Amino acid sequence: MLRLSKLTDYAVVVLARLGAEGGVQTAPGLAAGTGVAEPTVAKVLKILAHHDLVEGQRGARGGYRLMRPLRDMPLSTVIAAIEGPIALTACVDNGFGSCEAEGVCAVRGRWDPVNRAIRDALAGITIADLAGPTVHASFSAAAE
Amino acid sequence: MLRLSKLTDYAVVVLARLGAEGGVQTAPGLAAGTGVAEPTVAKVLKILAHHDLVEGQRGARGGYRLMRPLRDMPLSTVIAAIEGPIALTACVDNGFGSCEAEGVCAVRGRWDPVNRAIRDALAGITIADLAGPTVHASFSAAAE
DNA sequence: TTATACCGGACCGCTGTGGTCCTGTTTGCC
DNA sequence: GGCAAACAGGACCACAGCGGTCCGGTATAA
Ligand code: FES
Ligand code: FES
Repeated sequence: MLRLSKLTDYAVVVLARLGAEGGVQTAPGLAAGTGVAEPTVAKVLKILAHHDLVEGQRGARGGYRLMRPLRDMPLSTVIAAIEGPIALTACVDNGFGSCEAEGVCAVRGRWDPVNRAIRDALAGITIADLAGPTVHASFSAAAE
Repeated sequence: MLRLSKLTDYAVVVLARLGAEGGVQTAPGLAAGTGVAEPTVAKVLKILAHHDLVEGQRGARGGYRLMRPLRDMPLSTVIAAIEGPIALTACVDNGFGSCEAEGVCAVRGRWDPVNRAIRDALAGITIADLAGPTVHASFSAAAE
């Protein structure tokens, strides 16, 4: 089905919400705002923080803050953050020795253009595009 | 990782081989030619036959035959055959009621352009492209 | 000092996938 | 007419990955 993980979907939702609200938002707050279970939201945020898409501020009155406006955040980045590198095949881009049939394999390495095509398609769409006109707040609008 | 199933990979390999050899090939023969385990090849072929990409001929001297030249077989078709419809999100294209958060969800239905982009990218590449110059035989070359 | 909220990880049930196998059924050939 | 080859259509199981939850630790503001 070529489906990407639910976590990624949640990530987009959370990011969209974060962008719409602006400023610093707490995980429980975002959970309430998006309707996603709170532990899950926390997990997503943690992952995103790891990849410098959001920044966590600890302590009371803490929360998460976007590190980039949503329009500068291509979808591919988010996917890569949560799902890992974008590569369609098991016999990955330049990884040799992964498949035992690579000697006789006719399509050895030929997946690269496909990967590239997908990656480009994903890089051309920002979270702002996904969030759509819902983003009426804060610095995203100010930047416009 | 946005990875597609190994079966799909095998399908492409088998199809490439089938196109390279031309005519009717048996599953064991293709297994030997590709280096993929024979039961797996059989499984793949059966699925492909179900979707009218190849045609199975039963009985002794039977085998499988391509129903279309590889250059008329976009990658999206093969993927769709093996993995099912191409849709990235859990909250699928027009499927409502699947997600409990769809009321508050900010990106409700916004994945469609992404899906479309992916689908287009995948439709623009044929198996012949993946098989590359290896396709030197039969009617694929004759069509050229 | 205390409450809040992030941080880092461990943990488990479930689904889907990869892979094998077995029982028909069809068809060509001896 | 009988036999072997090869497809058809399942059932079947082991495994990995994912979704989702929870807990102990730490930083920080009131
Ligand atoms: S299938 Fe593994 S190298 Fe081609
Ligand atoms: S996450 Fe399910 S409707 Fe948006």
